[in-house]
Amino acid sequence: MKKIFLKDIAQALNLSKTAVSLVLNNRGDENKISKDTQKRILDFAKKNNYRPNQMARGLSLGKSETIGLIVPNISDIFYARIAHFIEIKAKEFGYNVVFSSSNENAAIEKELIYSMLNRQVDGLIIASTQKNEEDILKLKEANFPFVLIDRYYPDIKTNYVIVDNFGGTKNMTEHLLGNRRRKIGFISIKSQLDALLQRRLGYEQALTENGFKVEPNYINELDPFDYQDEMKGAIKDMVQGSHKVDAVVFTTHYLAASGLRELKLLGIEVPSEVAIISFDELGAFDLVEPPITASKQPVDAMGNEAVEILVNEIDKKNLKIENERVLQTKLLIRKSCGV
Amino acid sequence: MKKIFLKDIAQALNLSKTAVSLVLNNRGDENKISKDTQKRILDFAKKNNYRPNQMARGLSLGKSETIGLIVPNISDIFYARIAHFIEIKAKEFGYNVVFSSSNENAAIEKELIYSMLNRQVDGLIIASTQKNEEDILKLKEANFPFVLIDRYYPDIKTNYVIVDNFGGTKNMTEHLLGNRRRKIGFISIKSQLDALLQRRLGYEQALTENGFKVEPNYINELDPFDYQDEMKGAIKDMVQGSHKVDAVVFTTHYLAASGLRELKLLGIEVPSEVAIISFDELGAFDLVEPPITASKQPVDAMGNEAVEILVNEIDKKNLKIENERVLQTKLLIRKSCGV
DNA sequence: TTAATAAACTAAACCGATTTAGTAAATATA
DNA sequence: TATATTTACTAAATCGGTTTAGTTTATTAA
Repeated sequence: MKKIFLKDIAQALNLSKTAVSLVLNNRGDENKISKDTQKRILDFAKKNNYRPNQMARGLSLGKSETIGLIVPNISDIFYARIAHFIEIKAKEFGYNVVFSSSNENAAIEKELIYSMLNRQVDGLIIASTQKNEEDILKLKEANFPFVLIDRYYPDIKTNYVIVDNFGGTKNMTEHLLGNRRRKIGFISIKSQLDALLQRRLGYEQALTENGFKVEPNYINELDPFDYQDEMKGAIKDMVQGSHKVDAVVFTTHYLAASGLRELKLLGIEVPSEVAIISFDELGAFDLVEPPITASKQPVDAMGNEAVEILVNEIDKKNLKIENERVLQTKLLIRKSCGV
Repeated sequence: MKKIFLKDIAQALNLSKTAVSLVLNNRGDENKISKDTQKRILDFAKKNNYRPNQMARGLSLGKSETIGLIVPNISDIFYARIAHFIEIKAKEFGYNVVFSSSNENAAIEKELIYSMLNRQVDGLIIASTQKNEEDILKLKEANFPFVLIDRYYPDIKTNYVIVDNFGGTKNMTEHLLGNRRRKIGFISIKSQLDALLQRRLGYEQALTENGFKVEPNYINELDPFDYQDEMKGAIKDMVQGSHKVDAVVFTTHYLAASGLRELKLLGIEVPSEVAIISFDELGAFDLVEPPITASKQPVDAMGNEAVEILVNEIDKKNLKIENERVLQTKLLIRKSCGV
């Protein structure tokens, strides 16, 4: 079975490429191709398993029916799950997905954006490093359809789907306060990400709103590429040092996992000695000992809504309605904060 | 900054598209374009941020510098991690990656294969449903470059990178035997996947080789889409029922997680009442209580080697050397099998 | 001095689709 | 009966690159 082209169909049926193309694109009726001819074309195409060359089609149409997805790291279960939902939703609308990881590197992200544009993706979904204002602005100015997810640029008006980082962390902190914890530590990642800033602000707001002081010694922001090593010191210092916190808020799932690992190594009991709580969760947080209370992010909704907004944008590039969605996290109460 | 095309460069510099194209593809020297002209072209292209339309390029060249990746489910951390390593390695060779999930459905897999071919991917990496012999054979007959990962077709000679499922599980079972477990259960997924068959055979071989009988009642294969529900009965039956196994081999990470969840619900102590061991592991298996002993798959090597084989295949379609790699798993001994 | 060769290019075809601007024949209208 | 309209198509341009087969001018060899 050899590959068959539009031209082959046209020749075999003694028709023009035009007629064949129109019919195969479901535009036979509006172009007055007779029912009989339409049937002949459709039958022949099906029998010979015709499939258009998408490169040729894309070149001609200036579109590719492909969505580009840029995430920091596809092997992070959080982004992998988002990718999954994006893929499903995209398929519903007839789009394929090309993905790439930026590794939190702005230069790579820049490169990926342009590489994807060259590949004629019809739109982009970006979980940005948030160090790339320049190119995001260019996309916006060029009126190119895109949606930011997970991270957004507070100073640029764009489509985005993020979660309520502030509210989620405030909620988590209040949960700890409600469980009579009074010296609450905060372990995060050193970063300019607004998401992480908001998580800190949420933590601080919960404290002050409830009449407690924010104690800078209770806050520790670790190096994003060296957090595993730094965690040991952070935990020791906070829990065993002079501070003696009785709870720790972790701002990501991998920090919580890493933190718990250290706590176990040091033989510190959770939650009796110290309670822990995590923003976002891994698949097995319910199996861990103790099961970790976590604020779960709605990855399904994030993926779905991002695609919906994007496809909408692609379809009617004229109507510029910025869609700014802030989704709520959900606190899953388990045992790591006491009963 | 408006988009600039090859034609624009040619016109601006009073040259032909040919000259510009050759120079930009690093073939100026071999085509005797003067150094001076080359410099002018390169400078102009850089200054104006020229980037070729990959659709046009792909159409012309018949290739896309893109690798297609088909996995059962990108949100499974196992495949997500493989995808990550594939992406990195592919980039090293200048390839992008398009991925899609088949959801273990042969019809979807078929559709994805052809959809990717239409998009002119230069090669495919497939973690197949293994229910699609027909299309894999067609790819092979068409001499199209592809590599199977994780799952392969025992009856078709192809490139593949898989792990030693038999040996890995045999090893796991022997570990349990070494820890004085004598009634070893086996919980797997009902499936035609050779990988799962091999895991069962490895388990059985370990038993018989060591003088124990294979007890069919100790083996339970659950429905792949309903394993969570069925797990409850399986565990109850095996551990609390008349069989009273003292250990369970789980053939996937999600089965192990699910099984442990049930054990905890039933208040069954691990490893004192029953030991558990898992083929493949989740990120947090070391944090779970008890930490789960698991046979770790070399996802990095699997991704890397798949890309290397594939790129090699793409580069010299003539030399047909089938690469059949069987990688070894590594047993990470933790506490779920006793000390 | 002239033919052969090399250097430095270019025109036009091509990849495989879509689309614009027609056309010939059949039918309807005046 | 002559003109207008409709039906059912088609030829050729186009998308933006790559590539084949030359061409012109300068240089070298005989």
